[in-house]
Amino acid sequence: MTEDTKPRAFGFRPLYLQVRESLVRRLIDGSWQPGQLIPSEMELARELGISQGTVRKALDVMRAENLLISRQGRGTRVAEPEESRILFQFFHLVPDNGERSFPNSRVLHRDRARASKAEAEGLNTEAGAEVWRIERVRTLEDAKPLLIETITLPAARFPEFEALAAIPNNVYRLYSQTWGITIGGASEALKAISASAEDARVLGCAPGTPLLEISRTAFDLAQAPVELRVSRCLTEQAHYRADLR
Amino acid sequence: MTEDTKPRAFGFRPLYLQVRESLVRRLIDGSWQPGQLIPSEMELARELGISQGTVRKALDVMRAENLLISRQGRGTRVAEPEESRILFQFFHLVPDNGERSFPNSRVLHRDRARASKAEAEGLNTEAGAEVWRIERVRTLEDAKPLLIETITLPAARFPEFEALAAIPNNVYRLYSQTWGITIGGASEALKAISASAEDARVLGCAPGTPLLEISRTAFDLAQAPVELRVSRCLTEQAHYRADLR
DNA sequence: TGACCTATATCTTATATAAGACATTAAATG
DNA sequence: CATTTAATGTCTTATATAAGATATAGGTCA
Repeated sequence: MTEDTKPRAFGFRPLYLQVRESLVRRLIDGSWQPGQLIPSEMELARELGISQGTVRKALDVMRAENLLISRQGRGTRVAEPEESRILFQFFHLVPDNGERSFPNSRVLHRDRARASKAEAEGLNTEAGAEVWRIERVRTLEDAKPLLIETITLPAARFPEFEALAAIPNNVYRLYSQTWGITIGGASEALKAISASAEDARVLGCAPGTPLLEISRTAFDLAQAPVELRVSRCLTEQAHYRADLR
Repeated sequence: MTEDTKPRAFGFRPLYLQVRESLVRRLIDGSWQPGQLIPSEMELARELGISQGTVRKALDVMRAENLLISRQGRGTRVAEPEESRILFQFFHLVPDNGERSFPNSRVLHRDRARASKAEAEGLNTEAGAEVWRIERVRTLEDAKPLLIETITLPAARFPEFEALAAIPNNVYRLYSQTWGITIGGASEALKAISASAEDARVLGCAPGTPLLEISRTAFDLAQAPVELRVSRCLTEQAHYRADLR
């Protein structure tokens, strides 16, 4: 047996991880759309020329990454940026007493501008690149303002952004439906700061009130930064919840 | 075929999760100690009367939970509360520029007291139960104070605590080695507050400086609360890092 | 002889494939 | 509309191979 039947090269990763990568590409290039039912494990196995068990292992990883959702007897489908899941995954502010609920939003500004140095660095673009900036106030159930946040988007990746009539509450679903951009993860940096005069006016608190500043960089499925977001939050009746396991 | 050969009762969970639970119990009751090499997958499969693949699936889950560590050819051992892992898992404050490093500690007080109402609630004990309170200051590489924190422990679970000569930097390893208590997870609530006069004195900042307050409840492997910890952190040169995937 | 090296055997986990059992859904049937 | 049946998917078991880690036997050389 002189020939290599198995593709066992040198530093290669296991087959199931290669399969995962190949399947993630289908999500990135949009050939598999959110909500869509993907082929059964047997079909994928036949198509890729591997066993069903290996396909399963790749799907297991993708399920753990919240990219797929399987239900027994029903099939496996591409995860959608669904309200409650997004809420659970990305919105970590919860009222001190009571359940987590859906925040509402009111847009204050929407401007086209040139990226600051920090923004360009965070978005991995050139300094001075065009960006959109959205500033909005968010509230929980009660109408009392909870936070004020600034979202920065690279204009290059969001063409015809100006045509939007309104900016919905759940922008990640908007990114997905309008531009085919799926947010796959994010990195947040939290600091305590003092409310500026402007913050205080919008949030209805005293200037100098301690605020929780959340600086988020959100990434697409290819791990490229897509959105910057700085939120300044009142934490007198709410807190940022992190579970460490 | 009228008899049920398989134990397939009604709302039962999959076999591999039952196996996981049974193995976690060995960690809880101490029959498997941290650092110890556990039986091979084949041995466990024989002992439990199931296949090696199912044992593997249970171990997969436990590895993902940071309870076990496997290395090919070497075996599987119970995870130890090792410095860098604890740091990565539980200590989320990192310098704004630079690598995460090991914080140092200086103990200010160590007192026996009676639990406040909030403490009793958080620790799931009766109000007025005996607790230990440790207050300490932590610094990063530079000697500049980073945070001041208060740790509250239920005296009932930490007998002869008073005999301790010193309190080490890594208390979770202390809990494990001295009382056999393994911290398996924690829940943190973050708020922005103002530095009190006392905080300011210890941290070397102005009174009223915004601080990041981290209120942590740490749980043992049986999901019972074991430790309360409130940290008040300067975030001028550091931030709390959270990665959402 | 004693120290050291090396090839080999053996144990363990990691990866891959295959097949039967069980669960759920949806279509077909009366 | 209720029941049955078929299709699809997941769960569990079984088996085989690959590769890392370690112990051991045997040989070489100072």
